Amino acid sequence: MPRLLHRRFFARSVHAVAPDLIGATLLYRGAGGTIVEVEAYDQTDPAAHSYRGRTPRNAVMFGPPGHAYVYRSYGIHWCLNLVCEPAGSAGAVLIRALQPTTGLPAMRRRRGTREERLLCAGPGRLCQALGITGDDDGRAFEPPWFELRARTTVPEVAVGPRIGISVAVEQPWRYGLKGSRFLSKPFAAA
DNA sequence: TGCCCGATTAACT
DNA sequence: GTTAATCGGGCAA
Repeated sequence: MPRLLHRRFFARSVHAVAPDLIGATLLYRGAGGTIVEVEAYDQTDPAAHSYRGRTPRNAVMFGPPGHAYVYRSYGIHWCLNLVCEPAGSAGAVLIRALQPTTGLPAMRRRRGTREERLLCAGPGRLCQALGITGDDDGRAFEPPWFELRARTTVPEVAVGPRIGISVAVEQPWRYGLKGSRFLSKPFAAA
């Protein structure tokens, strides 16, 4: 069984952690899969929620690394982030897509679809499939709620601009498993 | 207090 | 390709 990722893994720059998460396994209460898409946000980034300083919503981003920052998007969806870097630097990695491997029936039930490709393809879908909500904001990325296991081989990682933002759009801080069919959107061909 | 808009998704045309 | 759904955060007044 691959080792659990621990504090030392999270306590680095989001730009180091984000690509290293591709291929890792994320489980939440017995459901989840392989991480195939993430995006990095650091405090100096105008697209980051932490950019304008600490507020009640983003407070977890300013706390210790290795915790979940969960926020509501468009008043409808939940999005899951992993807080990184030394405490106070307010960086986080948005988990955007998984290749489902575990707990498929529960995920299908929560999503209301049998289509495996779309179960966890996108930050909102992923949280719906796993049952992640605002209650998980601030929760540690470790058992019993979360389980994050290291990858056992180094995958080919694709890089490109982030999705759905209106500032800093040129920064290539989206990372994905090259060729995966479980991405929220394909990466441009190299 | 009021207004605008978003780290999205699904259902349209 | 376009748009509604839906609501809290952030900023102007």
